[in-house]
Amino acid sequence: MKPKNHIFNHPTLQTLQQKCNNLNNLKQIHAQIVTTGLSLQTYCLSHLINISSKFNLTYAFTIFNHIPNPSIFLYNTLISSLVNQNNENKIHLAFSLYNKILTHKNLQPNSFTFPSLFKACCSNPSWFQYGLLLHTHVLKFLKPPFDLFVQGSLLNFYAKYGKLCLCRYLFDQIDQPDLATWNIILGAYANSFDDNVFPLEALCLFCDMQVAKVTANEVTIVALVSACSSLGALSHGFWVHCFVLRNKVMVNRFVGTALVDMYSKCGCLNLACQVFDRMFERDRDTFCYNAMIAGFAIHGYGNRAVELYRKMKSKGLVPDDATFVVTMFACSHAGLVEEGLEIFKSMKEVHGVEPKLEHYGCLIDLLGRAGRLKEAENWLQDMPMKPNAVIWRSLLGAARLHGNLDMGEVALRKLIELEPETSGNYVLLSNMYASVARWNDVKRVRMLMKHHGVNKLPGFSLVEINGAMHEFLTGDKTHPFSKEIYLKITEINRRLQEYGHNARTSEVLFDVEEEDKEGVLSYHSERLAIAFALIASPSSFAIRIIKNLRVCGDCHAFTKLISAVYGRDIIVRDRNRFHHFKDGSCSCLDYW
DNA sequence: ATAGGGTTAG
Repeated sequence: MKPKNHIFNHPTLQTLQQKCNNLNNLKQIHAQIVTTGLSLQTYCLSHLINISSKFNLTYAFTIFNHIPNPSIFLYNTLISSLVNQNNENKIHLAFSLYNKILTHKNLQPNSFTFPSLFKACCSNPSWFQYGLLLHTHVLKFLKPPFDLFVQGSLLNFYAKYGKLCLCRYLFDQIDQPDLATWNIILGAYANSFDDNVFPLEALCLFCDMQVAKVTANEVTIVALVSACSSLGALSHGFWVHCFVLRNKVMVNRFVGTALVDMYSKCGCLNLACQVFDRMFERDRDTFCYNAMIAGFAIHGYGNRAVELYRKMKSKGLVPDDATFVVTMFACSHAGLVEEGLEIFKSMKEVHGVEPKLEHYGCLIDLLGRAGRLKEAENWLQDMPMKPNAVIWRSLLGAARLHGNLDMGEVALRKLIELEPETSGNYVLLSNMYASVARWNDVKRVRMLMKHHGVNKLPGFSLVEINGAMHEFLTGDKTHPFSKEIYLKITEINRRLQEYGHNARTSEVLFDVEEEDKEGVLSYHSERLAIAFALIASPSSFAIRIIKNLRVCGDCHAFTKLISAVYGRDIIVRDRNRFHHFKDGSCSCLDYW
């Protein structure tokens, strides 16, 4: 039998390789490899490139460049270590290596090549186009079924750029998603803040995950907790916290920070503090302190926020952009003007951090709220970048608060320039005129609104939906806190208006084709349509959903369940067919 | 034999 020329079979190399962490060691190993003739072997060099790329990339490249025909393994090794350096130039290099693979006549990218490249595409929007291109290459070079790493990195790529429907479509095609894949899709839904329905879907998906018997880990929990946080769903968040305790999930820095954030945003400062205090000291990093300081800030405890900010610095933690934002936010809402000013000045003088737009925003808000309007205006004029709408709005707010009409008018003019369609801007000024009984001016502002074609949308409040709602959305009948679930009614109103909700006949026309802007359909559109309809017209007899295209996935089970739980008839028109759901069963009628 | 995807704050 032929002896294997395995690097681990070579005693000297083995020992050297294990403790190799500097250039000298590396050179020794390299020399050994050359003298023993092992340098003709891809396997051995791959190891060497892998080791050296971790602390000396130049050396790794030198080795690589001396290899006459590097194998795809070597390319993959180098590409992944370049991507993991997290640096624009390195990513450029990674893509040029990828180009070399493509132009090489004997090489083809494989399933190990794509995951790191998709990861690279997430780091900067300018790489988005490359990601799309890579997707076409996946289809060109790989044979389905694609492996979970490729699919996962693809999902993550689309999720990062907000292509949620597409993401779901791809997810639904994955045969047996593993833990990381579930975590990607959960995280994608949990972090879609522009639509409250998506975090809710994350909770639904978690149930599907449990049905699939995939065991949750810390990453899963973080996604769930942040979903609850953006929903304002305290009881669900608490349930997740209980899940953590019951299932012995680690409260690591990520989980801890997510819990602190969730409890803060859901109005439970007490619990936020408890979680924070019980975390391991080593886990309390800058992120974690930021979340806790933000918690104090939201609840109006300016002094406690500043105190914690000082404590954080005394622990040797380095404040970042967000630290300054949340601490100054706390100061401005608690009237701690001097403290806030001091922190702003210390950014540059003590921490060597150049204030960004949002920091100027905090500063102007701080001074404005305290009535120091002239100073606020001066800062606004002197700031090194162009003030955005947020800053002008905070000046407008301050002007209104302190009755400075002239400044309010200036700010409004700027605001209308920047965002002519936001009704709130007009309303602020109109209210300001109204407060000093300048009714002609009030009229003028209203006319201006009309002129710009702006309508005031109705205000919103939180709606409580009962436990059954939760139950059929999540399939979780054992949920101890299924009494309440919150959704913003604005969103529902907006959609209902868009889709022609008719209060008298209690029908909801929900055009699925319109809903999926990606051109890919997923069944959650229909689930959501039904949920909207129920929330919006709790006493209606029937719900009618109209779909123009076939929907992927099985909605029927879900719809049957709703018809049973709510005792309602649901009629779904699917192109040329009617589905009639009643008492948990479905009958289908062709309608021509 | 060697290379690959997922987690936190405003």
